[in-house]
Amino acid sequence: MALSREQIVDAAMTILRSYGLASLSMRNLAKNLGVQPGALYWHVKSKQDLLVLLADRILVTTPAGTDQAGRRSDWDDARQAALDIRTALTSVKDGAEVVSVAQALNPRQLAPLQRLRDTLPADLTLRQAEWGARALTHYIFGAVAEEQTHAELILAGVAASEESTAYTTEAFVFGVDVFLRGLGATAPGPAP
Amino acid sequence: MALSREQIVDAAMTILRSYGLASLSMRNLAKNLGVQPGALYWHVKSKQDLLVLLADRILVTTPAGTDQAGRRSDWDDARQAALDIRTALTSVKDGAEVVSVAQALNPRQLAPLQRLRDTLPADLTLRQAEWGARALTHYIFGAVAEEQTHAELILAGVAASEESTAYTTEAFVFGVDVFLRGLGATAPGPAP
DNA sequence: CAAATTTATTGAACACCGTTCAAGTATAGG
DNA sequence: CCTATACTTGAACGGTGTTCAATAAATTTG
Repeated sequence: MALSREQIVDAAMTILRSYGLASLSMRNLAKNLGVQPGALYWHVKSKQDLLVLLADRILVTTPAGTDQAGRRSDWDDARQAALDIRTALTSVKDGAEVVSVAQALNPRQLAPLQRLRDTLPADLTLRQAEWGARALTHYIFGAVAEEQTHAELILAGVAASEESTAYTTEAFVFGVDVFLRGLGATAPGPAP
Repeated sequence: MALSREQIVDAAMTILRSYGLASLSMRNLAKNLGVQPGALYWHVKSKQDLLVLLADRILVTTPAGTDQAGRRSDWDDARQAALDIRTALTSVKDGAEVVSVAQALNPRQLAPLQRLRDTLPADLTLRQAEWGARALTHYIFGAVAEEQTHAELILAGVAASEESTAYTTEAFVFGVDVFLRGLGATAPGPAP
């Protein structure tokens, strides 16, 4: 059967899950598909292109807007969105880095990030909600990327494990809560 | 005269400032020093090693602990520390990315980040200060990296410029303020 | 001063990487 | 069957970080 974009993304996802971003070369990917590297470029414009597709896949596992029947649950919804994004990122090795790179190179709006922004505005300016969502996004990506890199360094025996994963989750939600609390105490206009 | 580590870092810094991280290859660096690539490896363990040295250099331009004579100025000090770090990062092309990578691969405490943490504890738990500083660091790196990548994409004619740099500064301090405000409203123990 | 030793550099190679492209091979439509 | 489109190969281009024997320069020692 002929190769397809879906197949390529599937195989790339498998490599990512098993061996991480460092092992995801076009050559290795081609080998896994029993195909010459050049063949990939008929289905995919570039590796960056592929990374964007992977980023979508990774974030798609996030539960979409779960706000049912007008029930707009204030800040908890944003909190949950942040946790969902983290879960999605953590489900794939180097997930945070892949999404970060894709986001940086192709700065279009990824769906779950939009949701994050949409959960925010209670009494916030549009600009505040925008900036707030962006800031929170930066925190999430940075925190999860550090988690994952750290975990891989431990696996490689380079670093020692100090804190359990339970603590890293606690640290993560601490950061989210700090941020949301700060956003909640935002008066229109610069604070003192 | 014989080559030295300092010389290498200097030349690397020059390349970084002028052309960015993508142009900073060991081969190009060697060419700039009128030397064969292998020669670099007598003075520097690896490229990662070099990046760590560069990260130090970049952050060193930050004004060190300016707290004079016991005057411990609450949150403004942390705010200023964040702005100083941003200034340092912005002074070099891809500065945020270089520091991020160095920090991820060699997760020792970079001086200005320690300062950031030290400015925080007013009535915070040690763990809260630690986590808070880390979270704020993630935000700073993410935000500045996006600024810089975006700026380069515009320079390359790939993206259009929408907001002025004044706005990006405003957005940055907005994020910092949100975060510090949230940290200020932190009661000892998990929030509701 | 000369010999031995340490320090520093070269030149070449190794094993990769993303990407392109002419030339082929399938696969379908008329 | 034949042509036109869809796909794949094989090979190359121009890079990358890194290693290492051999060699040159500088420094210490006899």
